[in-house]
Amino acid sequence: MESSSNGLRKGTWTAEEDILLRKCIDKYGEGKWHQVPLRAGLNRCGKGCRLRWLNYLQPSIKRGNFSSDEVDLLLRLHKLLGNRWSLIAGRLPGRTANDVKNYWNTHFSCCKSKARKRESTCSANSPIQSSCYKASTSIL
DNA sequence: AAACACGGCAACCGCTACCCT
DNA sequence: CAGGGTAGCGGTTGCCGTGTT
Repeated sequence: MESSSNGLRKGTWTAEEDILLRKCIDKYGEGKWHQVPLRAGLNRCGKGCRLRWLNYLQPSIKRGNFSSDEVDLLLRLHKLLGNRWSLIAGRLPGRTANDVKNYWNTHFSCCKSKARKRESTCSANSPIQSSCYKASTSIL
């Protein structure tokens, strides 16, 4: 399948890889991520295994839409902590840093992440962006 | 019905901090 | 105390699904 120059797989994880990783974590526990690919028999780098576990496979992860309470908390924490996603995620049970970051980038940073691709859709001074920002701050 | 544009999510990359020798 | 290696974090990118024209 696809692989990088050093022979490690990249891209989307398969169900088989998920199973192997989950089994490995069950058996050995979290940590020693550089050893996980060897233990699990995965052709992935340790960083990738950690990311997959943290963002997707952890049993405590809550998936789906953010509740209004969670959004409210997210906004307050972001105001307080800035882009410290891991800290914010730590205060939101069941949410991961990547989750929180993606949600923020999608719903509150409006033009920032997509501007590179679709500059024509809105400018830096776009009223959409400012209204989003106002919305995100006014709730505080 | 097909093509195009946009939104959302999963994953990768590079940098920094921390720990061990 | 210094150096090397590993873990963790944040930013960015690419892909896929959905909506619109």
